Amino acid sequence: MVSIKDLAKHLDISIGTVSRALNDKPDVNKQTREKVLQAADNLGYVANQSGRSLRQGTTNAIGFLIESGADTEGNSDNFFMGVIDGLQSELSKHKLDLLVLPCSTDENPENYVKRMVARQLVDGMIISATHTIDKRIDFLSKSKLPFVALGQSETGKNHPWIDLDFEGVARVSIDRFVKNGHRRIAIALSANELNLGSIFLKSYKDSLKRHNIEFSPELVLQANSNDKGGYAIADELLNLNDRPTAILLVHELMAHGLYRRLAEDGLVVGRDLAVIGFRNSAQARMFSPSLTSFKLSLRDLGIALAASLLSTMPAYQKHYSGKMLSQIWPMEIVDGESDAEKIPKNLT
Amino acid sequence: MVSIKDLAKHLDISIGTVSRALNDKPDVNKQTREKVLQAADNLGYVANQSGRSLRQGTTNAIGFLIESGADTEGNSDNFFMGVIDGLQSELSKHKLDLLVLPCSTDENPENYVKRMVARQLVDGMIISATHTIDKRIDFLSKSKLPFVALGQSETGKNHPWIDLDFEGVARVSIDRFVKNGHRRIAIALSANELNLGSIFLKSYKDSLKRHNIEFSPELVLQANSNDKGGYAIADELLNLNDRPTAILLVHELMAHGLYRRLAEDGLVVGRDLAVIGFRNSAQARMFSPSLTSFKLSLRDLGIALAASLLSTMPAYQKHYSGKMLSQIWPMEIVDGESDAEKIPKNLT
DNA sequence: CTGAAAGCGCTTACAG
DNA sequence: CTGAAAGCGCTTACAG
Repeated sequence: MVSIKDLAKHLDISIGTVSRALNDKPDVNKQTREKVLQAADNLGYVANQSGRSLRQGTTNAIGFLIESGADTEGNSDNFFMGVIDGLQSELSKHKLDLLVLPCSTDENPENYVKRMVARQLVDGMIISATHTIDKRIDFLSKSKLPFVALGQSETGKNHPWIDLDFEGVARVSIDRFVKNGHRRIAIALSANELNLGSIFLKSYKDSLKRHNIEFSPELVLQANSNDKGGYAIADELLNLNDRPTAILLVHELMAHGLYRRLAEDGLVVGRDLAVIGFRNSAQARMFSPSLTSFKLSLRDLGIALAASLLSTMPAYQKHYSGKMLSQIWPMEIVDGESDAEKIPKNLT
Repeated sequence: MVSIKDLAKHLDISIGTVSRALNDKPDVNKQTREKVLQAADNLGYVANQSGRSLRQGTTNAIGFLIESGADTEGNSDNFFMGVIDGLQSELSKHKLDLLVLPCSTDENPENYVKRMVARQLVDGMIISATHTIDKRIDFLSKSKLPFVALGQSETGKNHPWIDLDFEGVARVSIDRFVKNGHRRIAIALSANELNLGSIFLKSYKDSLKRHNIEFSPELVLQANSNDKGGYAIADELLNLNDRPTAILLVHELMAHGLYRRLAEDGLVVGRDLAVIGFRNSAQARMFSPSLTSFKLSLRDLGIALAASLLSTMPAYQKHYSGKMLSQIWPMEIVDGESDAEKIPKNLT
């Protein structure tokens, strides 16, 4: 690996001049700069990041913290690829690289964040899967490392965040159900402590109240955000004495198990039970009858996250207005057949 | 951020001793070590990675190169989460962190690799999505950075790699089709230069020959590995004069569009056209009629990739036999309904 | 416009 | 068992 010393020796100038030429500093002779750039290219020189980081205290990299692990398979993962694409497109404008940091399910997320911060391999972080009480946020706030959260949290309200519009999705869905004649509406939540669950539930309750529908705790079902969870939920739902005629899912993948369980009893989604899923993901688009759900641009979301983060970092904030630090990300309903019929037959 | 200097000053000993204590070096007084560990914990000290890297020439991190971008959404992405989980579980045994390095679709993959290598932020790399001719492999071989490829390539045969058993999948599928009475069998390939395509096609051809079936170029269909691609392929297939009765897909997501296009003509998968997909992914499991496909443990694949990489790295190879540098990863067929009927009706 | 030098935070021979 | 010092590869005031 060729170092700045090698390059300087090869050109017979000092490493200081080489460095200045390479980093576009003023006060470098044009011809000298040309020669340096040329030689760097020839010898394949690229500055060692460790040396640079140590000196500057900056890494030119941004970390994106995600949760990996078996649970996630087929779940939130394809969500991230789109977001990553958007993040990169914004970060690359500033020559920042994106490092995706997967926190294994074996590891405590707070410890993982601590380790990643201590390693000092990124200048800023994007965290995801925020919990209602999220120790990572406390830690990051204390550590002074710039960060933005994908997802809201009750913890530390002074940081930038962007969250999908769970409130709006629940509101629009319930309104739609009610408009189609439903009065007994269930909600399926994730069996975890992610903050989005409480927002979703609150909006559900508020919407019911608006329509003068009494809230029934038995209509709040909880399971994993996947096929199995959906199956379990359908099972539970079918065993209720007074069955709901509609259900709102916090995650579209639940629809799979739900469709399947209903089919086992010869029940048809849309006719016998109205269903609205969450995100109109690639997988959601595969359902038949098609699932009513909500779409968003993952790429734009990634761009917004990057912009939000950069606008808090002194070195970059000049490029950003800094006005939109936190925001609710809108989602647009996509009509499907899963809640098509206005007055569904009762489940029999 | 507390440095080793701070810690040493706080304990009133030299930084050398602190470093030795922290790094489990011999010849440190037991009590001294205790005190250092205690103080490090109290002050939240973790060694700065840049300082350590600069001195040691090692980063204690492994990079996993994947391709991000819009194309990938809902495609190969959920494949990676499982692999990442396995990688981490093996790497964490050696206190190595995993950095996922997403190469944006905007960027030339070779340039990206060069940049990541030059940055010197990882001690080894896992690359994926290998092309038949893959310049990244040449570059990595030259750069002396240890790496392992997920996928075979014609380029540089002396590196370790692990590849899914595309050959076996195609062979088993064709044998199965033939056993069920099919003679006119199509194959759907990806419209890219990934090496897996040529392996898949070769195995398809070889299998046909084994059964004395003549190869028809018109039965080799190409499209993107997604819903749309599958739709296009079905469309093309329906327009053939002498339609095939069976089709083998290189990617299971193609099945979605294929199912959809067939349904438009009132045709039923399994009855009117036998279909075998590729991986029995979470998404593949959602098809109805269920898709015959092949399963594998992504986690175990990740573990094997990590082991393969580490066994080439001097610092870690003592833990590995080094016998299984390269391997074909077996996949097991999962019976579905998509190729159930022995003699399908002809497409009408 | 350029060079010499300091110093970022570590680890590791080398003395003692 | 411990300390003092060198040096990894950079960038950046400071002189000239």
